[in-house]
Amino acid sequence: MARARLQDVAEVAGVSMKTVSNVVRGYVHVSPATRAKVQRAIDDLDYRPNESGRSLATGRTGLLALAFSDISIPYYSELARCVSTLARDRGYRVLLEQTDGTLDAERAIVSTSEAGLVDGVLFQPSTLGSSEIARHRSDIPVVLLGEAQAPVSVDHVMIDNVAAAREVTRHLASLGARRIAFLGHERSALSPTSKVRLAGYQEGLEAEGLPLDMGLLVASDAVSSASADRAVTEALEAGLRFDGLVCRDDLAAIGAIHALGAAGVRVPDDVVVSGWDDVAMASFTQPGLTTVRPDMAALASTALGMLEQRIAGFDELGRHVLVGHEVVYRGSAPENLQR
Amino acid sequence: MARARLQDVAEVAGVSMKTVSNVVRGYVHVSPATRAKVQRAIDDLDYRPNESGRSLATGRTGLLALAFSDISIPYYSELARCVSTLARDRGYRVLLEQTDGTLDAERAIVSTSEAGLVDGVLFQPSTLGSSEIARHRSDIPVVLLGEAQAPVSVDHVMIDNVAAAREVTRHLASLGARRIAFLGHERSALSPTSKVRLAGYQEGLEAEGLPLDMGLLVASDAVSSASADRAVTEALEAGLRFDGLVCRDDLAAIGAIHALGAAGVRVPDDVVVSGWDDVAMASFTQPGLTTVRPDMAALASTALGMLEQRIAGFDELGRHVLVGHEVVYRGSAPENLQR
DNA sequence: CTGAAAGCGCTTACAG
DNA sequence: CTGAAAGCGCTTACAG
Repeated sequence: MARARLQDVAEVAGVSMKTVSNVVRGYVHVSPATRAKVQRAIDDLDYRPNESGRSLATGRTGLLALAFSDISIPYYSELARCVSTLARDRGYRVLLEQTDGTLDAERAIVSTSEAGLVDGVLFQPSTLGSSEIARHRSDIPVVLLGEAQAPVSVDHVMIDNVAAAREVTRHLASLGARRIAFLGHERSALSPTSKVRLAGYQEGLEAEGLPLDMGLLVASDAVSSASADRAVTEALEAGLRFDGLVCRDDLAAIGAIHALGAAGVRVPDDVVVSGWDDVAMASFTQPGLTTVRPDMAALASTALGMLEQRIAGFDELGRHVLVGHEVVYRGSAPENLQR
Repeated sequence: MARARLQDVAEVAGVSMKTVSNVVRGYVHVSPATRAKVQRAIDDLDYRPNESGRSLATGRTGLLALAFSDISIPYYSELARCVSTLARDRGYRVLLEQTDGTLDAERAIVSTSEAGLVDGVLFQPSTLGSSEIARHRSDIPVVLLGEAQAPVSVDHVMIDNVAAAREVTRHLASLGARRIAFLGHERSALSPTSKVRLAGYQEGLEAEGLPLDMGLLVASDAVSSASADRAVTEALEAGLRFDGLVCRDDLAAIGAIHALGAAGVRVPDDVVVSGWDDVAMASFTQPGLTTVRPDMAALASTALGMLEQRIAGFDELGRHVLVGHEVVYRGSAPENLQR
């Protein structure tokens, strides 16, 4: 049996399509008798409105794209959970777009080759520069997430990365660390995320009167615990010594703790370690991870709110919003430490 | 400036809409001269085909729903990464649907109130029973993933959970464990996943001549390391003693290792532990996790292949496919252990 | 190889 | 409160 259309319902109920449409969309000014009659026809025919027809008529799809490098990275999967839940509350569904952090895929996000698929885009770029983002198709609303430099024309939500990095760096220093390394940035072509966190790390060192030693910067091949593990192991084997370690993200910190343990270096006794993101696993390392926790709920809801305004037609300059963060203290760099 | 339509391009290029459509869709039989003329107009007008119009005309959206309880659970985020990547290769994009494992949300997945949004659904139920799934709207193709009992009418891909659970249980026994506990099933209303894995656990005990002791079944409040941690801690405090622990999933195992460590119980010396899923973090626990690794690539590609066939019109009985798995040995229950 | 026209299934002014 | 009709932007037989 072919799928019933709005028109079929109208015929069976003996009313116009407009009336059926009103009932389907829950429009209030329909007489109870008519409504009942229509509802009956809907049930009899097992009618479901066709979204494509509706989208074409309204110009809306109720879909939002959520774009970032890799959903299997815990920060992104936790973000996706948060965004998806909040989006649903606002009547939207979420389309997943993975870029793998490649330039081509990131370009495709901001210069989509088709229209009418999503109403708006939430995008956390990994590599795409501000100027290219600025040239994005202006006809589809975009809100940027994360550390990338954002063009003035585009909305942007992030936490104060420099401040947070300064904070954790100074905290490690306050625990007595004097040779504080940084772990997890790219070997070449620094991501915006690494840039701002390194900047805060440097400021933290300065504030504590510690010298910046480029030899203490330990790069990693990928955003993964395995790469970080390898990087730390190699650094230790090459003779690098440090008593503090600021990690670009929790995955790096998890890899680092593993590598340090394998090398017989004790955390926090020999090295204090901080992470970034406070992913679920940060409570389950041995010891637990001191880490920067972004206010993800605020981040997601702020971004969604701005995106909704853009979809509704708001067309002013980009708004650049900072949401909060806090440092969560666990065993890897306790709030107070007796050495 | 209003968005250009196919018709605008046709007018500018001085050809019919049909010809423009042919060019846009890459149809081969268009003369080079015409193609160039049309392409020029497309570029000049910055034309992008509208997906809603296309969907309405073709009856396809190129969208697949991926539905499961919670994207922040590592197994699901790794699955989403895999499915999303493979789907893209096949020309599909992925819509994320989280059910939180609730009955209502799971019902909504199989009895969608709208049509024409997605071409097909990949669905891993947490609680929905086979009979309700069988009554699903037959007009939208569904392929089931995971352990839920599937109706004969519906395609289904899973690994052999009973065999895998038997295998790890026997492995723990082979290492000398005699009181092998099970961790991570629901306190009430067992999920299908827990059921099959418990069944295999029981078979493994039998095969090893070990008694089934209901007291060794440690339930957890949620699929999370934190709940598992709590459950194990409480069990230990209540005096439960065991020398082997089969965990329903890696999250439970991660929580268990944490709890055992906190209680001064050594893994693997005092207790050998196995997990399930081989999530990325399984290599980074201390010690590393011996765990069941499903062949996720095979799972995803098999499911997508079957879904594509259904979308193309295949309408026979459901196919029920087992994909492979292997046990990955790490420190928590090494391949060979000298006690 | 290309054109003119119908149709996909909705919504929404415009009338009444 | 309800109807008749146009229109959203495509694709696709059907002709030529």
